[in-house]
Amino acid sequence: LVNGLRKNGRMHEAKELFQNMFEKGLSPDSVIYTSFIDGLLKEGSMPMAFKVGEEMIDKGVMLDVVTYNVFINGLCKRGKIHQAEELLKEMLEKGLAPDHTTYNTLMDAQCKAGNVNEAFELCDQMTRSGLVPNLVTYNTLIGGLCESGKMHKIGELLNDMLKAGFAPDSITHSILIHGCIKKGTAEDVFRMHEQLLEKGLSPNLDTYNTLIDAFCTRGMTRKAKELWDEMLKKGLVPSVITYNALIDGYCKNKNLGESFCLYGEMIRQGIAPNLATYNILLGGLCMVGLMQEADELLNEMVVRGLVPN
RNA sequence: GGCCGUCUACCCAGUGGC
Repeated sequence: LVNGLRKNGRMHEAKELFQNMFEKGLSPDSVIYTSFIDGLLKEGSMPMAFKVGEEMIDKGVMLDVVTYNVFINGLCKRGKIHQAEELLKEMLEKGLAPDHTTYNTLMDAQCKAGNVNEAFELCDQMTRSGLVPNLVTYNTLIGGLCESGKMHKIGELLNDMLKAGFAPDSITHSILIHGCIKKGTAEDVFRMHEQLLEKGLSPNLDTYNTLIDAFCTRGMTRKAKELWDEMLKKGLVPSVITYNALIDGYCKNKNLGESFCLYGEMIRQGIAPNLATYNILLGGLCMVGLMQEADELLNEMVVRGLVPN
């Protein structure tokens, strides 16, 4: 329950439930503590998270690898890589073995900080400790190479990945397609897509969403529409994300007719428009000065139970 | 022997920097 609440943005209720446990004479175990601490860190309450961590120690509840991983991730996400590394040291000194998540988290932080080489160094360290890179490791490093503009090194890493028995998944695909959109042409995007298919990627809803969005972002709605037709032919069912991506493409091209046509269709198909859908459509209407219509749409979203942000 | 908590990308907008 605590985990379910905090994962759905109801941290406040999670806190109450967590407190209630004590009143009922129950002591949270390390799983509940860890989930709660993760929630605190993700809402930015770092001092509180550390206080709860100390409470765990006081009550004699074991801090395990996952607890450490949660703290390391919380620190990394706020740019405190150094402190995170201190925790890794602490784990090693305590004889608590770091796992894939520990290393992957630190690698990701180094990548995001622009230190891909440090990330690869950590990968070596992990391997020396007996942990072979997993799919998340490869995806993280691939993302690091993309962000630092080292696209030329990706082929080799993909091959290593294959040799290790991992086919690219839809996350690998998303990372690489986004890497291509930044500098590459539409051809590059397709070539990358083909390359991944050759390496064992199975096309699914997510890969279509990524591609459709990639082309829509570039205003290439005709190509995007071809992909849409292709996915339907394969029996895949478009999601809110598919609709939003295409609606956005048409809006950016000032083709509001097509946008609203899709909006109507998604509703008929039983796909509920979300906040993003309305932000896209409102932006489209405002861009061409249709303020009256924008106002009506704003009412419509409220009627549908959505809160404008 | 098993289960619950942690890591990688992603649809609109929003903040900051250049």
